[in-house]
Amino acid sequence: MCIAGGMIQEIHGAGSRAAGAMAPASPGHEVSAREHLFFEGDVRDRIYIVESGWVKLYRTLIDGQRQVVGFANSGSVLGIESDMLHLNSCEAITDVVVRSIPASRLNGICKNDPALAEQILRQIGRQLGAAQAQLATIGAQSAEQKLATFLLSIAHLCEVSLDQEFDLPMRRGDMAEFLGLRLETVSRKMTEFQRRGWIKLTSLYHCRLLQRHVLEELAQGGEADSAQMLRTA
Amino acid sequence: MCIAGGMIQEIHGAGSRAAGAMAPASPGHEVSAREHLFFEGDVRDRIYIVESGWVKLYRTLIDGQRQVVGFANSGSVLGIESDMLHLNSCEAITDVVVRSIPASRLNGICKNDPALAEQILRQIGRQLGAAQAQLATIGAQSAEQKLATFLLSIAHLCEVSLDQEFDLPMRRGDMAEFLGLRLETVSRKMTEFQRRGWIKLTSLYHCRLLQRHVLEELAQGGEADSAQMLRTA
DNA sequence: CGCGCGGTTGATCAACCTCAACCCGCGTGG
DNA sequence: CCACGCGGGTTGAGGTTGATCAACCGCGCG
Repeated sequence: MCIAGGMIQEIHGAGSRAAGAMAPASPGHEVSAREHLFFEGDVRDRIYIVESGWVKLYRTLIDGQRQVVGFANSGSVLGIESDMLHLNSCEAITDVVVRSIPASRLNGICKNDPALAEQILRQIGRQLGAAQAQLATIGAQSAEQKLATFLLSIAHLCEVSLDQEFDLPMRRGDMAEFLGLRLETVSRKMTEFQRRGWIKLTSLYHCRLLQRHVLEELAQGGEADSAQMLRTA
Repeated sequence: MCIAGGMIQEIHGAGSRAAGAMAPASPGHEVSAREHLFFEGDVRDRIYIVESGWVKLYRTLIDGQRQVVGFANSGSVLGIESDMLHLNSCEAITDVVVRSIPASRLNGICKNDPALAEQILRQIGRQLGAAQAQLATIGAQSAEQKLATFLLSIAHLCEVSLDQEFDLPMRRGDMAEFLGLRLETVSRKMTEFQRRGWIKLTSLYHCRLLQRHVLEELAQGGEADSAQMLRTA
Protein backbone atom coordinates (compact mmCIF):
# COMPACT_ATOMS: atom_id res chain seq x y z
CA MET A 1 0.00 0.00 0.00
CA CYS A 2 2.16 2.73 1.25
CA ILE A 3 1.58 5.93 -0.54
CA ALA A 4 -0.71 4.36 -3.03
CA GLY A 5 -2.14 6.66 -5.59
CA GLY A 6 -5.22 5.20 -7.11
CA MET A 7 -5.96 4.13 -10.62
CA ILE A 8 -9.38 2.71 -10.29
CA GLN A 9 -11.69 5.58 -11.00
CA GLU A 10 -14.80 3.65 -11.82
CA ILE A 11 -14.59 0.36 -10.07
CA HIS A 12 -18.35 0.12 -10.00
CA GLY A 13 -18.79 1.08 -13.60
CA ALA A 14 -20.39 -0.63 -16.55
CA GLY A 15 -18.01 -3.58 -16.58
CA SER A 16 -18.88 -4.71 -13.11
CA ARG A 17 -22.55 -3.92 -13.41
CA ALA A 18 -22.69 -6.53 -16.12
CA ALA A 19 -22.15 -9.16 -13.45
CA GLY A 20 -25.86 -9.08 -12.94
CA ALA A 21 -27.40 -10.33 -9.73
CA MET A 22 -24.37 -9.83 -7.53
CA ALA A 23 -24.50 -7.71 -4.41
CA PRO A 24 -23.96 -4.20 -5.72
CA ALA A 25 -21.25 -1.80 -4.69
CA SER A 26 -22.54 0.56 -2.05
CA PRO A 27 -23.10 4.20 -2.88
CA GLY A 28 -20.60 6.69 -1.51
CA HIS A 29 -20.43 6.53 2.25
CA GLU A 30 -19.18 9.34 4.51
CA VAL A 31 -16.64 8.75 7.22
CA SER A 32 -15.31 11.60 9.33
CA ALA A 33 -11.74 12.17 10.41
CA ARG A 34 -10.54 9.94 13.27
CA GLU A 35 -13.15 7.31 12.64
CA HIS A 36 -12.06 3.80 11.77
CA LEU A 37 -13.23 1.94 8.70
CA PHE A 38 -12.07 -1.29 10.27
CA PHE A 39 -9.67 -2.70 12.80
CA GLU A 40 -7.00 -5.34 12.64
CA GLY A 41 -8.71 -8.60 13.43
CA ASP A 42 -12.17 -7.60 12.22
CA VAL A 43 -13.77 -10.02 9.82
CA ARG A 44 -13.27 -8.75 6.34
CA ASP A 45 -16.78 -8.64 5.01
CA ARG A 46 -16.26 -5.71 2.65
CA ILE A 47 -13.46 -4.11 0.73
CA TYR A 48 -13.36 -0.36 0.23
CA ILE A 49 -12.45 2.09 -2.48
CA VAL A 50 -11.51 5.58 -1.41
CA GLU A 51 -13.43 8.25 -3.31
CA SER A 52 -12.06 11.32 -1.55
CA GLY A 53 -10.02 12.17 1.51
CA TRP A 54 -7.12 10.34 3.14
CA VAL A 55 -6.86 7.27 5.33
CA LYS A 56 -3.96 5.57 7.05
CA LEU A 57 -3.43 1.84 7.33
CA TYR A 58 -1.48 0.59 10.31
CA ARG A 59 -0.60 -2.37 12.46
CA THR A 60 -0.17 -2.43 16.20
CA LEU A 61 2.52 -4.57 17.78
CA ILE A 62 1.91 -6.20 21.11
CA ASP A 63 3.97 -3.63 23.00
CA GLY A 64 1.83 -0.81 21.67
CA GLN A 65 4.27 0.28 18.98
CA ARG A 66 2.44 1.10 15.81
CA GLN A 67 3.59 1.00 12.24
CA VAL A 68 1.71 2.91 9.59
CA VAL A 69 2.02 0.71 6.52
CA GLY A 70 0.43 3.15 4.16
CA PHE A 71 -1.52 6.27 3.42
CA ALA A 72 -4.19 6.07 0.78
CA ASN A 73 -6.28 8.60 -1.03
CA SER A 74 -8.71 8.71 -3.89
CA GLY A 75 -8.72 5.55 -5.98
CA SER A 76 -7.03 3.18 -3.55
CA VAL A 77 -8.53 -0.18 -2.76
CA LEU A 78 -8.43 -1.22 0.89
CA GLY A 79 -8.60 -4.68 2.34
CA ILE A 80 -7.43 -6.92 -0.48
CA GLU A 81 -4.28 -7.89 1.38
CA SER A 82 -6.42 -9.67 3.95
CA ASP A 83 -8.21 -12.97 3.70
CA MET A 84 -10.77 -13.77 6.37
CA LEU A 85 -9.69 -11.13 8.86
CA HIS A 86 -8.30 -7.65 8.33
CA LEU A 87 -4.56 -7.51 8.86
CA ASN A 88 -4.49 -3.75 9.20
CA SER A 89 -6.51 -1.13 10.96
CA CYS A 90 -7.76 1.71 8.80
CA GLU A 91 -8.44 5.16 10.16
CA ALA A 92 -9.61 8.24 8.32
CA ILE A 93 -7.21 11.12 8.76
CA THR A 94 -9.47 13.56 6.96
CA ASP A 95 -13.16 13.35 6.25
CA VAL A 96 -13.51 10.62 3.69
CA VAL A 97 -15.96 9.20 1.21
CA VAL A 98 -15.64 5.50 0.47
CA ARG A 99 -17.47 3.01 -1.64
CA SER A 100 -17.48 -0.62 -0.55
CA ILE A 101 -17.92 -3.99 -2.15
CA PRO A 102 -19.01 -7.11 -0.29
CA ALA A 103 -16.09 -9.46 0.12
CA SER A 104 -18.29 -12.29 -1.05
CA ARG A 105 -18.08 -10.77 -4.47
CA LEU A 106 -14.39 -11.65 -4.55
CA ASN A 107 -15.15 -15.34 -4.76
CA GLY A 108 -15.13 -16.28 -8.36
CA ILE A 109 -14.65 -12.66 -9.25
CA CYS A 110 -12.41 -13.56 -12.16
CA LYS A 111 -15.18 -15.53 -13.76
CA ASN A 112 -18.00 -13.22 -12.77
CA ASP A 113 -16.49 -9.85 -13.30
CA PRO A 114 -13.21 -10.06 -15.19
CA ALA A 115 -13.01 -6.32 -15.80
CA LEU A 116 -13.21 -5.51 -12.10
CA ALA A 117 -10.87 -8.36 -11.24
CA GLU A 118 -8.23 -7.16 -13.59
CA GLN A 119 -8.41 -3.64 -12.19
CA ILE A 120 -8.04 -4.99 -8.69
CA LEU A 121 -5.12 -7.12 -9.77
CA ARG A 122 -3.33 -4.12 -11.20
CA GLN A 123 -4.11 -2.02 -8.17
CA ILE A 124 -2.84 -4.59 -5.72
CA GLY A 125 0.30 -5.04 -7.79
CA ARG A 126 0.86 -1.33 -7.55
CA GLN A 127 0.34 -1.46 -3.81
CA LEU A 128 2.86 -4.27 -3.49
CA GLY A 129 5.38 -2.28 -5.47
CA ALA A 130 4.75 0.73 -3.25
CA ALA A 131 5.14 -1.35 -0.10
CA GLN A 132 8.47 -2.63 -1.37
CA ALA A 133 9.60 0.89 -2.14
CA GLN A 134 8.66 1.85 1.39
CA LEU A 135 10.68 -1.09 2.70
CA ALA A 136 13.69 0.32 0.92
CA THR A 137 13.07 3.75 2.37
CA ILE A 138 12.58 2.58 5.93
CA GLY A 139 15.32 0.00 5.83
CA ALA A 140 18.10 1.75 4.01
CA GLN A 141 17.74 5.48 4.48
CA SER A 142 18.61 8.02 7.15
CA ALA A 143 16.01 10.17 8.87
CA GLU A 144 16.68 13.03 6.49
CA GLN A 145 16.41 10.86 3.44
CA LYS A 146 13.22 9.30 4.69
CA LEU A 147 11.60 12.67 5.19
CA ALA A 148 12.71 13.95 1.80
CA THR A 149 11.37 10.82 0.11
CA PHE A 150 8.14 11.17 2.00
CA LEU A 151 7.56 14.80 1.12
CA LEU A 152 8.22 14.11 -2.53
CA SER A 153 5.81 11.18 -2.50
CA ILE A 154 3.03 13.20 -0.94
CA ALA A 155 3.62 16.11 -3.27
CA HIS A 156 3.53 13.70 -6.18
CA LEU A 157 0.33 12.13 -4.93
CA CYS A 158 -1.29 15.49 -4.60
CA GLU A 159 -0.40 16.01 -8.24
CA VAL A 160 1.47 19.19 -7.58
CA SER A 161 2.52 20.26 -11.03
CA LEU A 162 5.26 22.69 -10.18
CA ASP A 163 6.18 23.83 -6.73
CA GLN A 164 2.96 25.14 -5.39
CA GLU A 165 1.48 24.42 -2.04
CA PHE A 166 0.04 21.03 -1.19
CA ASP A 167 -1.76 19.27 1.62
CA LEU A 168 0.09 17.35 4.30
CA PRO A 169 -2.99 15.95 5.94
CA MET A 170 -1.41 13.66 8.54
CA ARG A 171 -0.05 14.58 11.96
CA ARG A 172 3.63 14.51 12.78
CA GLY A 173 3.13 11.32 14.72
CA ASP A 174 1.59 9.60 11.70
CA MET A 175 4.54 10.53 9.54
CA ALA A 176 6.86 9.25 12.23
CA GLU A 177 5.07 5.93 12.50
CA PHE A 178 5.13 5.62 8.74
CA LEU A 179 8.84 6.35 8.45
CA GLY A 180 9.99 4.37 11.44
CA LEU A 181 11.06 7.45 13.37
CA ARG A 182 9.96 9.31 16.51
CA LEU A 183 7.76 12.32 16.11
CA GLU A 184 10.41 14.51 17.73
CA THR A 185 12.82 13.51 15.00
CA VAL A 186 10.28 14.32 12.30
CA SER A 187 9.61 17.68 13.90
CA ARG A 188 13.31 18.52 14.16
CA LYS A 189 14.04 17.56 10.58
CA MET A 190 11.06 19.47 9.29
CA THR A 191 12.17 22.68 10.95
CA GLU A 192 15.71 21.97 9.76
CA PHE A 193 14.49 21.60 6.16
CA GLN A 194 12.67 24.85 6.56
CA ARG A 195 15.65 26.63 8.10
CA ARG A 196 17.76 25.53 5.14
CA GLY A 197 15.19 26.95 2.76
CA TRP A 198 14.24 23.65 1.19
CA ILE A 199 10.59 23.77 2.17
CA LYS A 200 8.10 26.29 3.49
CA LEU A 201 5.39 25.33 5.92
CA THR A 202 2.57 27.78 5.44
CA SER A 203 0.70 26.00 8.17
CA LEU A 204 1.20 22.78 10.08
CA TYR A 205 -0.63 20.88 7.40
CA HIS A 206 0.27 22.83 4.33
CA CYS A 207 3.63 22.70 2.64
CA ARG A 208 5.49 24.04 -0.36
CA LEU A 209 8.69 22.64 -1.83
CA LEU A 210 11.13 25.46 -2.49
CA GLN A 211 14.12 23.35 -3.57
CA ARG A 212 12.68 20.20 -4.97
CA HIS A 213 15.97 19.18 -6.59
CA VAL A 214 17.77 19.20 -3.25
CA LEU A 215 15.15 16.92 -1.78
CA GLU A 216 15.39 14.65 -4.79
CA GLU A 217 19.15 14.50 -4.45
CA LEU A 218 18.74 13.63 -0.78
CA ALA A 219 16.08 11.03 -1.38
CA GLN A 220 18.24 9.22 -3.87
CA GLY A 221 21.21 9.06 -1.58
CA GLY A 222 22.99 12.31 -2.24
CA GLU A 223 24.73 14.33 0.40
CA ALA A 224 22.90 17.61 -0.04
CA ASP A 225 25.50 19.66 1.80
CA SER A 226 25.63 23.34 0.93
CA ALA A 227 28.26 22.80 -1.77
CA GLN A 228 25.98 20.38 -3.55
CA MET A 229 23.11 22.76 -3.11
CA LEU A 230 24.99 25.32 -5.15
CA ARG A 231 26.13 22.84 -7.76
CA THR A 232 22.69 21.49 -8.39
CA ALA A 233 20.98 24.83 -8.26
CA MET B 1 6.53 -10.52 -0.78
CA CYS B 2 8.97 -10.71 2.00
CA ILE B 3 9.16 -14.10 3.44
CA ALA B 4 6.52 -15.40 1.17
CA GLY B 5 5.65 -19.01 1.56
CA GLY B 6 3.93 -20.33 -1.46
CA MET B 7 0.45 -21.62 -1.95
CA ILE B 8 0.34 -22.27 -5.61
CA GLN B 9 1.41 -25.84 -5.95
CA GLU B 10 0.09 -26.52 -9.40
CA ILE B 11 -0.09 -23.26 -11.21
CA HIS B 12 0.32 -25.00 -14.51
CA GLY B 13 -2.18 -27.70 -13.73
CA ALA B 14 -5.42 -28.75 -15.33
CA GLY B 15 -7.19 -25.46 -14.76
CA SER B 16 -4.74 -23.43 -16.72
CA ARG B 17 -4.21 -26.03 -19.36
CA ALA B 18 -7.83 -25.60 -20.26
CA ALA B 19 -6.98 -22.15 -21.56
CA GLY B 20 -6.10 -23.83 -24.80
CA ALA B 21 -3.93 -22.14 -27.37
CA MET B 22 -2.17 -19.76 -24.97
CA ALA B 23 1.58 -19.70 -24.69
CA PRO B 24 2.27 -22.56 -22.32
CA ALA B 25 4.05 -22.36 -19.02
CA SER B 26 7.65 -23.37 -19.47
CA PRO B 27 8.84 -26.66 -18.03
CA GLY B 28 11.02 -26.47 -14.94
CA HIS B 29 14.12 -24.43 -15.57
CA GLU B 30 17.35 -24.70 -13.55
CA VAL B 31 19.10 -21.64 -12.17
CA SER B 32 22.19 -21.97 -10.06
CA ALA B 33 23.05 -20.04 -6.92
CA ARG B 34 24.23 -16.47 -7.48
CA GLU B 35 22.64 -16.23 -10.90
CA HIS B 36 20.01 -13.60 -11.52
CA LEU B 37 16.56 -14.37 -12.87
CA PHE B 38 16.13 -10.72 -13.73
CA PHE B 39 17.33 -7.26 -12.84
CA GLU B 40 15.58 -4.09 -11.81
CA GLY B 41 14.74 -2.26 -15.02
CA ASP B 42 14.62 -5.34 -17.24
CA VAL B 43 11.51 -5.59 -19.35
CA ARG B 44 9.12 -7.92 -17.65
CA ASP B 45 8.41 -10.45 -20.36
CA ARG B 46 7.82 -13.41 -18.05
CA ILE B 47 6.70 -14.05 -14.51
CA TYR B 48 8.17 -16.90 -12.51
CA ILE B 49 7.01 -19.48 -10.05
CA VAL B 50 9.60 -20.97 -7.74
CA GLU B 51 9.52 -24.76 -7.71
CA SER B 52 12.45 -25.40 -5.39
CA GLY B 53 15.30 -23.49 -3.80
CA TRP B 54 15.47 -19.91 -2.52
CA VAL B 55 15.74 -16.53 -4.21
CA LYS B 56 16.04 -13.01 -2.87
CA LEU B 57 14.33 -9.94 -4.29
CA TYR B 58 16.05 -6.62 -3.79
CA ARG B 59 16.29 -3.02 -4.86
CA THR B 60 19.41 -0.96 -5.22
CA LEU B 61 19.39 2.71 -4.25
CA ILE B 62 21.48 5.17 -6.18
CA ASP B 63 24.17 5.32 -3.50
CA GLY B 64 24.71 1.56 -3.71
CA GLN B 65 22.70 0.73 -0.62
CA ARG B 66 20.60 -2.32 -1.18
CA GLN B 67 17.36 -3.41 0.40
CA VAL B 68 16.26 -7.00 0.21
CA VAL B 69 12.48 -6.75 -0.03
CA GLY B 70 11.87 -10.46 0.23
CA PHE B 71 13.03 -14.01 0.23
CA ALA B 72 10.96 -16.52 -1.65
CA ASN B 73 10.90 -20.27 -1.88
CA SER B 74 8.77 -22.97 -3.37
CA GLY B 75 5.38 -21.73 -4.53
CA SER B 76 6.09 -18.01 -4.67
CA VAL B 77 5.20 -16.02 -7.74
CA LEU B 78 7.78 -13.46 -8.86
CA GLY B 79 7.28 -10.39 -10.95
CA ILE B 80 3.61 -9.55 -10.50
CA GLU B 81 4.38 -6.35 -8.63
CA SER B 82 5.88 -4.94 -11.81
CA ASP B 83 4.15 -3.65 -14.89
CA MET B 84 6.31 -3.06 -17.96
CA LEU B 85 9.68 -3.19 -16.22
CA HIS B 86 10.85 -5.20 -13.26
CA LEU B 87 10.98 -3.15 -10.08
CA ASN B 88 13.19 -5.61 -8.25
CA SER B 89 16.24 -7.65 -9.04
CA CYS B 90 15.95 -11.35 -8.32
CA GLU B 91 18.95 -13.50 -7.46
CA ALA B 92 19.05 -17.18 -6.64
CA ILE B 93 20.64 -17.77 -3.25
CA THR B 94 20.58 -21.53 -3.67
CA ASP B 95 20.25 -23.62 -6.80
CA VAL B 96 16.71 -23.08 -7.93
CA VAL B 97 14.11 -24.55 -10.25
CA VAL B 98 11.59 -22.12 -11.65
CA ARG B 99 8.71 -22.29 -14.03
CA SER B 100 7.81 -19.23 -16.02
CA ILE B 101 4.76 -17.82 -17.73
CA PRO B 102 4.88 -15.27 -20.52
CA ALA B 103 3.73 -11.92 -19.27
CA SER B 104 1.50 -11.59 -22.31
CA ARG B 105 -0.64 -14.23 -20.74
CA LEU B 106 -1.56 -11.80 -17.98
CA ASN B 107 -3.56 -9.66 -20.38
CA GLY B 108 -7.08 -10.82 -20.13
CA ILE B 109 -6.01 -13.57 -17.79
CA CYS B 110 -9.19 -13.22 -15.76
CA LYS B 111 -11.29 -14.07 -18.78
CA ASN B 112 -8.96 -16.65 -20.26
CA ASP B 113 -7.82 -18.50 -17.21
CA PRO B 114 -9.87 -17.58 -14.17
CA ALA B 115 -8.48 -20.41 -12.07
CA LEU B 116 -4.90 -19.26 -12.53
CA ALA B 117 -5.89 -15.64 -12.12
CA GLU B 118 -7.57 -16.28 -8.83
CA GLN B 119 -4.54 -18.16 -7.52
CA ILE B 120 -2.29 -15.30 -8.52
CA LEU B 121 -4.63 -12.82 -6.88
CA ARG B 122 -4.50 -14.73 -3.62
CA GLN B 123 -0.75 -15.11 -3.83
CA ILE B 124 -0.12 -11.45 -4.47
CA GLY B 125 -2.45 -10.52 -1.63
CA ARG B 126 -0.40 -12.75 0.62
CA GLN B 127 2.76 -11.09 -0.59
CA LEU B 128 1.33 -7.66 0.13
CA GLY B 129 0.41 -8.76 3.62
CA ALA B 130 3.90 -10.11 4.13
CA ALA B 131 5.48 -6.91 2.87
CA GLN B 132 3.39 -4.93 5.33
CA ALA B 133 4.40 -7.23 8.13
CA GLN B 134 8.00 -6.68 7.15
CA LEU B 135 7.43 -2.94 7.20
CA ALA B 136 6.30 -3.27 10.78
CA THR B 137 9.36 -5.33 11.64
CA ILE B 138 11.86 -3.02 10.00
CA GLY B 139 10.19 0.17 11.11
CA ALA B 140 9.22 -0.55 14.67
CA GLN B 141 11.54 -3.17 16.11
CA SER B 142 15.03 -3.23 17.58
CA ALA B 143 17.87 -5.25 16.08
CA GLU B 144 17.23 -8.11 18.47
CA GLN B 145 13.55 -8.17 17.77
CA LYS B 146 14.15 -8.08 14.04
CA LEU B 147 16.44 -11.05 14.21
CA ALA B 148 14.09 -13.03 16.41
CA THR B 149 11.19 -12.30 14.06
CA PHE B 150 13.32 -13.28 11.11
CA LEU B 151 14.48 -16.60 12.55
CA LEU B 152 10.93 -17.54 13.45
CA SER B 153 9.69 -16.67 9.96
CA ILE B 154 12.34 -18.75 8.29
CA ALA B 155 11.79 -21.66 10.63
CA HIS B 156 8.08 -21.41 9.92
CA LEU B 157 8.67 -21.30 6.18
CA CYS B 158 10.85 -24.38 6.37
CA GLU B 159 7.91 -26.04 8.07
CA VAL B 160 9.88 -27.03 11.10
CA SER B 161 7.35 -28.92 13.15
CA LEU B 162 9.06 -28.89 16.51
CA ASP B 163 12.48 -27.52 17.20
CA GLN B 164 14.61 -29.44 14.82
CA GLU B 165 17.27 -28.03 12.59
CA PHE B 166 16.42 -25.94 9.55
CA ASP B 167 18.12 -24.24 6.65
CA LEU B 168 19.26 -20.66 6.83
CA PRO B 169 20.26 -20.44 3.20
CA MET B 170 21.16 -16.75 2.94
CA ARG B 171 24.40 -15.05 3.93
CA ARG B 172 24.68 -12.71 6.90
CA GLY B 173 24.78 -9.76 4.54
CA ASP B 174 21.48 -10.79 2.96
CA MET B 175 19.81 -11.01 6.34
CA ALA B 176 21.22 -7.61 7.19
CA GLU B 177 19.95 -6.04 3.99
CA PHE B 178 16.56 -7.60 4.59
CA LEU B 179 16.30 -6.37 8.18
CA GLY B 180 17.74 -2.94 7.63
CA LEU B 181 20.85 -3.67 9.70
CA ARG B 182 24.59 -4.02 9.07
CA LEU B 183 26.01 -7.48 8.75
CA GLU B 184 28.23 -6.91 11.76
CA THR B 185 25.12 -6.27 13.83
CA VAL B 186 23.49 -9.46 12.56
CA SER B 187 26.62 -11.41 13.33
CA ARG B 188 26.88 -10.02 16.85
CA LYS B 189 23.26 -10.68 17.66
CA MET B 190 23.44 -14.19 16.26
CA THR B 191 26.37 -15.10 18.47
CA GLU B 192 24.65 -13.37 21.38
CA PHE B 193 21.49 -15.45 20.84
CA GLN B 194 23.68 -18.51 20.78
CA ARG B 195 25.61 -17.54 23.90
CA ARG B 196 22.30 -17.10 25.71
CA GLY B 197 21.26 -20.57 24.67
CA TRP B 198 18.32 -19.46 22.55
CA ILE B 199 19.58 -20.93 19.29
CA LYS B 200 22.25 -23.36 18.15
CA LEU B 201 24.12 -22.87 14.90
CA THR B 202 25.24 -26.30 13.80
CA SER B 203 26.87 -24.65 10.81
CA LEU B 204 26.82 -21.18 9.33
CA TYR B 205 23.75 -22.04 7.32
CA HIS B 206 22.03 -24.46 9.62
CA CYS B 207 20.17 -23.46 12.73
CA ARG B 208 18.10 -24.94 15.55
CA LEU B 209 15.79 -23.03 17.87
CA LEU B 210 16.42 -24.10 21.44
CA GLN B 211 14.13 -21.62 23.16
CA ARG B 212 11.47 -20.78 20.67
CA HIS B 213 9.22 -19.17 23.28
CA VAL B 214 11.91 -16.65 24.21
CA LEU B 215 12.29 -15.66 20.59
CA GLU B 216 8.53 -15.37 20.25
CA GLU B 217 8.37 -13.18 23.32
CA LEU B 218 11.10 -11.00 21.88
CA ALA B 219 9.55 -10.80 18.44
CA GLN B 220 6.27 -9.59 19.88
CA GLY B 221 7.85 -6.85 21.90
CA GLY B 222 8.70 -8.59 25.16
CA GLU B 223 11.81 -7.89 27.14
CA ALA B 224 13.28 -11.38 27.21
CA ASP B 225 15.57 -10.68 30.12
CA SER B 226 16.63 -13.64 32.19
CA ALA B 227 13.75 -13.24 34.62
CA GLN B 228 11.25 -13.56 31.83
CA MET B 229 13.14 -16.48 30.45
CA LEU B 230 12.50 -18.34 33.66
CA ARG B 231 8.89 -17.27 33.88
CA THR B 232 8.03 -18.38 30.42
CA ALA B 233 10.03 -21.59 30.53
C1' DC C 1 51.51 -21.02 -0.49
C1' DG C 2 48.83 -17.08 -0.93
C1' DC C 3 44.66 -15.08 -1.81
C1' DG C 4 39.82 -13.99 -1.50
C1' DC C 5 35.46 -14.58 0.51
C1' DG C 6 32.49 -14.80 4.31
C1' DG C 7 32.25 -14.27 8.96
C1' DT C 8 33.55 -12.68 13.77
C1' DT C 9 35.18 -9.42 17.11
C1' DG C 10 36.71 -4.96 19.08
C1' DA C 11 36.88 0.17 19.74
C1' DT C 12 34.96 4.33 18.69
C1' DC C 13 31.39 7.47 17.24
C1' DA C 14 27.18 9.63 15.86
C1' DA C 15 22.36 9.30 14.69
C1' DC C 16 18.48 8.82 16.73
C1' DC C 17 15.79 7.89 20.92
C1' DT C 18 14.22 9.21 25.53
C1' DC C 19 12.51 12.16 28.78
C1' DA C 20 11.23 16.48 30.01
C1' DA C 21 10.00 21.18 29.62
C1' DC C 22 7.66 24.40 27.13
C1' DC C 23 4.64 26.80 23.49
C1' DC C 24 0.40 27.72 21.20
C1' DG C 25 -4.49 27.58 19.94
C1' DC C 26 -8.79 26.12 21.33
C1' DG C 27 -12.81 24.75 23.81
C1' DT C 28 -15.01 24.53 28.35
C1' DG C 29 -16.66 25.98 32.45
C1' DG C 30 -16.43 28.78 36.44
C1' DC D 1 -13.70 37.38 31.06
C1' DC D 2 -10.23 34.53 32.51
C1' DA D 3 -8.44 30.10 34.24
C1' DC D 4 -7.73 25.72 33.02
C1' DG D 5 -6.77 21.58 30.59
C1' DC D 6 -5.84 19.29 26.48
C1' DG D 7 -3.99 18.04 22.00
C1' DG D 8 -0.51 18.74 18.90
C1' DG D 9 3.87 20.54 18.14
C1' DT D 10 8.67 22.24 19.14
C1' DT D 11 12.96 22.39 21.60
C1' DG D 12 16.76 20.90 24.71
C1' DA D 13 20.03 17.71 27.31
C1' DG D 14 21.76 13.38 27.79
C1' DG D 15 21.86 8.35 26.88
C1' DT D 16 21.83 3.99 23.80
C1' DT D 17 21.75 1.51 19.92
C1' DG D 18 23.60 0.30 16.07
C1' DA D 19 26.92 2.10 12.36
C1' DT D 20 31.66 2.55 11.14
C1' DC D 21 36.30 1.22 10.56
C1' DA D 22 39.65 -2.02 11.20
C1' DA D 23 41.84 -6.22 12.51
C1' DC D 24 41.56 -10.95 12.44
C1' DC D 25 39.98 -15.96 11.67
C1' DG D 26 39.02 -20.16 8.85
C1' DC D 27 38.38 -22.21 4.76
C1' DG D 28 38.53 -23.48 -0.10
C1' DC D 29 40.94 -23.08 -4.16
C1' DG D 30 44.04 -21.86 -7.90
